This record gives sequence, C-alpha cells and structure tokens, in this order.
Amino acid sequence: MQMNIKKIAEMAGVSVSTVSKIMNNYSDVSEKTKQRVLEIIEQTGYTPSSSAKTLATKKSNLIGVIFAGELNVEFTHPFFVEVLNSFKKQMGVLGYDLIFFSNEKFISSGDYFSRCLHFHVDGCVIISGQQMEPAIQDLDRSNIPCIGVDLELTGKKSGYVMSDNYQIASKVVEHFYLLGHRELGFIGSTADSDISNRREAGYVKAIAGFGLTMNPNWFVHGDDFFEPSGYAAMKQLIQTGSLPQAIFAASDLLALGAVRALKEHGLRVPEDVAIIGCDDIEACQYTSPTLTTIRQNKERLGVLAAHMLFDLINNQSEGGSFVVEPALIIRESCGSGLNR
Amino acid sequence: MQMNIKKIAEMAGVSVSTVSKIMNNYSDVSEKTKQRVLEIIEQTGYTPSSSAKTLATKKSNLIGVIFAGELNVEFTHPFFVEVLNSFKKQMGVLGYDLIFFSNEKFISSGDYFSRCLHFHVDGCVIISGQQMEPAIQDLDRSNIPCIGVDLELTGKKSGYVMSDNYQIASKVVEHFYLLGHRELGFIGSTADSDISNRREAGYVKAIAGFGLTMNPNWFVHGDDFFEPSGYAAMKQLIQTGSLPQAIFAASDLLALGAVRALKEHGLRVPEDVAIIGCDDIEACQYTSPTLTTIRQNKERLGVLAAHMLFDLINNQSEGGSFVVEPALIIRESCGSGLNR
DNA sequence: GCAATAATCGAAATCGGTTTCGATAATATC
DNA sequence: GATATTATCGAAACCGATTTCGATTATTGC
Repeated sequence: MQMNIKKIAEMAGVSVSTVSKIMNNYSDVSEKTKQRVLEIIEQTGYTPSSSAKTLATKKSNLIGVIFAGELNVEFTHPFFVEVLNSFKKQMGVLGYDLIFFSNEKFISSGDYFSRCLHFHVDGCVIISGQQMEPAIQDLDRSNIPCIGVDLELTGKKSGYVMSDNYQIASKVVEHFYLLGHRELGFIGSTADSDISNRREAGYVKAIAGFGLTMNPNWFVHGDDFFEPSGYAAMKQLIQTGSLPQAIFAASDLLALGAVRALKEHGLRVPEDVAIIGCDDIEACQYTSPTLTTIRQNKERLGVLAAHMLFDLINNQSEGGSFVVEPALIIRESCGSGLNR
Repeated sequence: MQMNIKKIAEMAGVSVSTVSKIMNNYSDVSEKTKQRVLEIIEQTGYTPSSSAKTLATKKSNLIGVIFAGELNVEFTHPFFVEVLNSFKKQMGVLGYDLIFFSNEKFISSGDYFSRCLHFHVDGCVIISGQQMEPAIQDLDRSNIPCIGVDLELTGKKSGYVMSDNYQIASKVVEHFYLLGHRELGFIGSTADSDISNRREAGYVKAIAGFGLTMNPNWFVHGDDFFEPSGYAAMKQLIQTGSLPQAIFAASDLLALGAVRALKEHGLRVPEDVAIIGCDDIEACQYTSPTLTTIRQNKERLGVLAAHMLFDLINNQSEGGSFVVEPALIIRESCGSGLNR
C-alpha cells in the first residue's frame, strides 16, 4: 500500500509535522520518538513524494540537461556523452538527479526556459557546439543557474567549461613543427560551429607563433564533424593538386575521413601526409594507422561542470569559466613520435 | 515575475478552476473567456508547475531510465546509447520527458523502486545486459510499468525488447558455413552476462543445426565486452596451439581485441582466421580489416520499447516482449562476402 | 517548591494545481 | 410566459509535503 506522511504520523501516534521534521533532521524532536518513527518508516518503505516536497520548498534536486543545436547527435555524440557521464556521476554525488527534456510538444518550440520553470529544476547544463540559439539566450539571461559545455554562457547565474582550444591547436602545431613539417593544412566543420572556429583560430595563431606562414588553400571545411565530411574535404584538397605536409582535423572523424580519401588516392599516412585528429574517440585506437590526436579531459570537464553548477545553485559562486588542458596522444598517423 | 494559476485567474477575472479547465481542454468553458485567458497566458509566459500537477493528478509524464548492472558503462555504452537515443525521441513524441536516477544517496543502495515512487514516474525503462539484480526484481514485480532492454522482465506490468540472439548466431554460422568454414570458435564475456550467454547458446544451437560439431576448446571468455578482454581471450586461444577457421565474438570490441592479438602473432584476418563481431559499432568501419558484424536494429528497439511502455502505462497492453531481427553486415574480416 | 528556561510537539497555513458538484445564466420547448 | 434543459462558471476539498509559531511539558536554578 502506498504510504504518505499522514499515515506514518498516525501509525507512530505523532503529528505530520513531527514526521517531516524527522525526515529533514530538525533538532526539536526527541531521540525516542525519532527512533520510533524511523522504524515505522523503515518497515513500511515510505518514500516522500518529490512533487509535494518540490511544491513546498521550491527545490527539486533536479538538474535539466539540454542538448542544443543539432538534434541528431544527443546521446550518440562520442565526446559530449563522456562529459555527460562524468557530469552525471558527480552530480549524483552532490545529491541531484538528471532530467532530460524530450517532450516534443514543448521541445520542438525550443522553449527550454519554460521547461526549466515547469520542472522547477535547480539548475541546468547546456551541451552544444553550435552558436547560441535565442532559446538558450533566454536561459542564460534568467536566474536559473546554467553551465555550458563548449558553450560560452555569460549570464549572471551562468558559467561554462571547455577545453583550451588555443592550447589544443598549439600542441598540434608544436608536434608538427618538431617533426619537421612546415606546410600545415586544416580540415574544419561549418562556419557556424563555434568549436571548429575556435580551433581554427587557435591553429592560425599557433602557426604564426611558430614563425610559419599559413596557406589558405590548405584550409578546407566540411558540412559537419562526421567522417564523410572529412572524406569530402580531403578530396577537395587533393583535387587542387597541392597538398600540405601535415593536416589538423577539428575532429577525429573528420581525420578518419581524410585518411580514407588519401588512401583511396594512393597516398600514405603518415609518409605522404601526417594527420592529427581531435577528441580521442575510441575508434582512434583501432584504425589503420592508429590516429594521433588531442584528447580532451572529458572526465574533468564533467566534474568541473558539476561543481560549478553546484556552487552557482548554492550562491557560492558568481559564475565564470573553467578551461581545461588538453593532451597530445601520439599514435601512428604522424609517424614516429617523440614523446611530448 | 513568476506566474501561477491564481494570478492568471485574477488577471482574467475568472476563477482558478476555469483557468485549469482551459489548460486541460475541458468543454464547459465558453469560447470567449477561453480566448481571453489564453491571451493572458501567452502574454505572461505562464507555465504550470509540474510538481503541483503531479501532486494533484498522480501522473508525472516522466519516464525513469535505469542503467542496471555495470555502473561504468551508462552513457558511454555504444549499443545502449543508441537504443536510448531512439527511445528518448519516440517517448518525446508521445509526450514524455526522461529522468535519470543519479543521486548517489539513493542509487548506491540500488533502491530504484523507491526512486520511482518518489518521482511518481509513469513508467520506466531498464537497460542492462546483466542478470537481474534483486532491486530490479522489486520493480519488475511492482505495478509500475517497466520495459527491459536486453533484460527479460516478466512482471504483470512489464515487458521487454531485445534482438533475436538465436537469429544473430544463426546468421553468423550460416555466413561462415557458406564461406566454407567448418571449425568455429567463440569469444564471449563472463558467465553472468545474459547477452553473452544467449548468443553463445544460439551459436551452439546453430552449429548443430548446420550439422557441424562444436569444439569446446575453441570457446573462450573474457571479463567483459571490451577490447582488452577480446585480446586476452584470443591470446589464450592462440596458446592452446589449435585455432578454429572462424570466430564469432559476442561484441565488436571483443572482435577487435581478437584481431589485434592475431595480428600480433603474425596471423592474418581473414586469410588465417575469419572474424565476425556483434553490434556494429561505429569503429567497425574504420578498422583494418573493417569488421564484418551483426547489426542490431537499435532504432527499432528504442521505438518499440517506447510504444510498449506507452501502452502499458495506458493499460492498453498486458506486457510481453518484442524480438527484433538482426542484420549481417558484410565487410572485410571474413573475406569476400557473398551478399546474404 | 516555584519561577524561569529549554525541550518537545502539533495546529494550521501554504505551495500550485485538479476535480467534483452545485449555482446561476442562457436557451429551448410547448 | 412558465418550465425544462443546457451551457458556463466558481467554491471548496484535496494531493503530500514544509514551516512557523504557539502550547505544553520537562528541566533547571535558587
């Protein structure tokens, strides 16, 4: 039989308020009655209703998770999903559960803000590599605590985490440089991808930083971050007749697509062209050649996002951002790697 | 300013009940007042509180998502995550949002049932390849509608979806058979993995069905479904000195691990040993050789799970199960494939 | 032993909705 | 025009918790 606080109170011969106080660790209840009530709660398996509690306290202990931008990725995105995994675990330790807005009736209109109010979420995390949609801006400007993952949220109750994209690019260029490559190319995603743009900007800057000159003809772009786009972009590059010695791709899948195109044209990786990807997805270890790449610290990103959100919720922070350091993972696609 | 139904009622000069009726499409309210109220709702951006609604109606429009078993997978599991993606989308179309239990305070004790009551979920989906834990049994036996993914739930308000593991195995054996292989091996996960066991059982049965004899020495097992386990299992097999002509691995990663071990010992795939994996994860396309595998219809599994759950929630079904057909995806790891 | 203080408990208002049922107004029937 | 019927609306109870504040009881000080 489904329990509620009233039944527990009756069974224990106390008032409803006393039971509530016991559940919430109030001090003005004697140890004796506390034990008696606790025992009954144990026996009956009573669990308080979250809706009643949220209604009364205006706290839900729920974190909203929003995948903004390209709807077709979500759970299947290899990078975000790992950040999310770590975020979920850490948020769980902090005492929260996660809610994913999927109800098409509301999500299709993109009104995430209303949904957050509807569910009384204590905060939310927004995962996106795209530029900010208006719907997300509403959230950012609201006083619902928000953390962006790879999304620069700047509202008064907002913050964000991302990898240091300049450092990513800089590590790539350094590695290429030390291997003797001076002619560097780039394969990115579309112009509306913040991530791709930041990586490209960092790359350009790093190239200049190493005293090299960049050749715009070696910079090409696909339609997204997936393998076929990398393949198409590489083909395009090959057809120009002029190839760089080394190419940095804004994602591992773009890199793998590029490798496929090169192989198809009888070119060898890394002998003819060296390639570095980005993200270190699982497949990198199993491809041929295995893919040298930049690994983002996904676990750390998730943990940081969780803690920042927690602090924001508890007014112990004014928001801001955390940028985490990436790591170069040397495999075969650049040739014999020196180790750093 | 945060709105509520009372303020809306005052602004429109009607009673709270009238506003509620309008929000819920009752018929006993005139078109004129309806329009007036709707306009105010639109202007103020009023969104009803889910907790108040849930409290009053005992319906939350929330589906609980539970990852049972190995806690280290969750969002990063390549197969489940795709099923989940499809499930989420379909559940969204049916008007539901998803909640993930992560609060360690409760999840560590495994009491999913309490959590479901706590949140008043209308139903839940349980994702697992392990044998049933007691905590899941409580849920299965309860009258909370439950759907298992790769988990045989048999309660009166339960159901499940899974791929036809016998058919999976049967397609593998048929393919091997037509390629001329008669000596068949198997690499599985641990003995407490339902999935691995079902695939192995199906495999054994199919071997017999094709009039072949099975050799237990060619059946080995790893500690999980991941790559290193496949590598270790294959090494173990190699050390026995006797190798089968073809091997079916219970997961793609196990298969890839086996490939690595074979290569390391100077053996070629598929020339020396043919390999078929299972799941068709993304990496299969990028490895060398590319991996022939069995693809499960993840999208269909997710959609079916959603619809079954919906029917269970609305008492339009007595539960039961759906088994979906797998497909053989021919790539390079078995040699020139005839097309079916 | 009595007043002052502290410990313990409960009544009742509140959170924001839903739903029943009765009241009133509008319309139809003859 | 009186009555029956239907359309429209609102009062109030309810869902299951929290929290304030006052009442009662127990303890302490002297």
